[in-house]
Amino acid sequence: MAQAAEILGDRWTLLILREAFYGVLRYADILADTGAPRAMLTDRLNKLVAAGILERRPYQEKGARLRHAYGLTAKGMALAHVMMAMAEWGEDHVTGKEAPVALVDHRSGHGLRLAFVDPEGTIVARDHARLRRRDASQD
Amino acid sequence: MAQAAEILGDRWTLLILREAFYGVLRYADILADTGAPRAMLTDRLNKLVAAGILERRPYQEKGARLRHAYGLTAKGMALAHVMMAMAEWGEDHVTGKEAPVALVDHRSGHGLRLAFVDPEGTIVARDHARLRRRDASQD
DNA sequence: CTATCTAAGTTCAAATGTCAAACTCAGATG
DNA sequence: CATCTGAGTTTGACATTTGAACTTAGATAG
Repeated sequence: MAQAAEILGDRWTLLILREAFYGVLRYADILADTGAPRAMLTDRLNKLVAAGILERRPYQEKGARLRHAYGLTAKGMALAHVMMAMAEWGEDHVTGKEAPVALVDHRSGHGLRLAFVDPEGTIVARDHARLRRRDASQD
Repeated sequence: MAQAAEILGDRWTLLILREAFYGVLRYADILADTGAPRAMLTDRLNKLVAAGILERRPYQEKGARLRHAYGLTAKGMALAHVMMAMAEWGEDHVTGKEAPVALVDHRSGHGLRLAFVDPEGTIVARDHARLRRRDASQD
């Protein structure tokens, strides 16, 4: 967790990642949506690229020069659970209202939520979960 | 997510919450484990209390004066998914090694992981998940 | 009663990080 | 050649963070 905290423990970084998950990939768009100062955005994008979470993807529009978009790598995609967990917590415990987008199963169209599951695929209520030491003789 | 980012988007805050989930509740212990400067720790603990995530619990040990411990409120407990998601991501994509503690079902003892589930309780693979606008006419 | 110990803060000056606004740069277009 | 535009850089004022030293209030020792 400490490593994750090191990387994710920053307001702008989290907002940039939210944009990335929303599919907003261009500097100017992220700038407008997050309201981050330009220098911050540049710095955080570079750090996210260095961390292997985003990657620079060249693209070119008709009559414009070559540009870069910032897309999620596999490592970045793997943050979906973190983003979803934060979004659910924000909805349930801070704003009380729904976010403008929801996560759905692309085949059934059903809304999705996060849950703890055991190795057999059974869902376990959050309050049945306990921390246990891995080397664990006793608690 | 923006509200969650506002509160959680801070390195020390995340480390303090990790401690809280590990059951480390005292100023001096959190100080030692996180390595935070004292002023930071005081400030962040106050902010977490103000945000309703932690609460001050008075306690007294034999032959010592009354003290406070910082315990998770229900709102704080609800961050379990966020913490678990970050821990899993850190393990799987940053350190590559297991954290010293794991989450288990307190009755079966089985290790737990996070997963997306649909309203029927079926587990859905992460790459089947898609974002959809809530008002959604089309994508 | 005075001295000492400890947990939990406060205070401080120096180092670092953040901000908004102005500036740069390079290719497209007129 | 002049202008536009997206993506940065630079700048200098301002705020936050840091580690070390200081404070405070009860407990206990002499």
